[in-house]
Amino acid sequence: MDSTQERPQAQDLPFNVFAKACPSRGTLEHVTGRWGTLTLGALHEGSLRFNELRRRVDGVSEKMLSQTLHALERDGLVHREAQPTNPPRVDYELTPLGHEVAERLLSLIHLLEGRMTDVLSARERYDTTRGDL
Amino acid sequence: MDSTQERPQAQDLPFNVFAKACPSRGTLEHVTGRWGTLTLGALHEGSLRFNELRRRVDGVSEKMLSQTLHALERDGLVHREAQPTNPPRVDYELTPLGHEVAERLLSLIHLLEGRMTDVLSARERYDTTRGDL
DNA sequence: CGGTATCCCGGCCGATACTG
DNA sequence: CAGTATCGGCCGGGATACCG
Repeated sequence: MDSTQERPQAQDLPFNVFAKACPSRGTLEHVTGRWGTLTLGALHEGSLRFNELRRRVDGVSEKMLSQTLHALERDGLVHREAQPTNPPRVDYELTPLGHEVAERLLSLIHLLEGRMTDVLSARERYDTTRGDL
Repeated sequence: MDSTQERPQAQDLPFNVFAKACPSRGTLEHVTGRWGTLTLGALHEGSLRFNELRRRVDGVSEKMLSQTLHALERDGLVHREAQPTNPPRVDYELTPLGHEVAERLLSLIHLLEGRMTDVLSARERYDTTRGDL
């Protein structure tokens, strides 16, 4: 409210993602990371097994999927449920917080998918007007 | 379910971010990239000059900010307005599409900032239960 | 099936110096 | 002020092999 406030856009929350040292920035990067976004988006429909997820997120390697899932599980966005059967079966599903995050991510994804023609034509304009410098 | 259906969650849009080759994935990565998210978030309040932006997005280097701005401008999310004065003055502002994107990003950011205590305690639980392996 | 371990390369990214 | 140029380190991330 008063002029001592440094960040007009922030509420009085203790966490500020624009500050380099804030832990929220790390979590934001897990969530918006290359594979984090797609993994959370894929899990929004329901729980999936490791290899189902791998097929769904086209192009992800075992290593990166595993790594991404660990980070998201650690942050409390994904729940891992392993059944000690043989062959093993492990299901991944979103936690309630994970769902809230995924909703916002999907909102962004759908917006972009729906506006890609605009993006593509913007690129073309940019490339042609800059190409002849 | 049946083999003709590849993506249950997608509408019949031509762009599918889950497919490796889809150009929408590239744009998603510009937007959700390490600096893309913060840059768009910072510009949501209003137009900013290069160095204002740099101060606002704590930790970004000149190089990365410049690079990020170019990518976002090319995708039609940011508009660059240069005045040929001396000293030079350049203002960056969001396009209408950029605003729509930034809104969704800020929704995500605010959610995370507000729930970081949950995230932090989830991490602690994860680390302690896994630490004694 | 559901992962982990290891190797290793490209490019992300920061630091520094320079230009208009 | 608003960038570009260049160098170099570090690490994201793919390939492969292996384990329970």
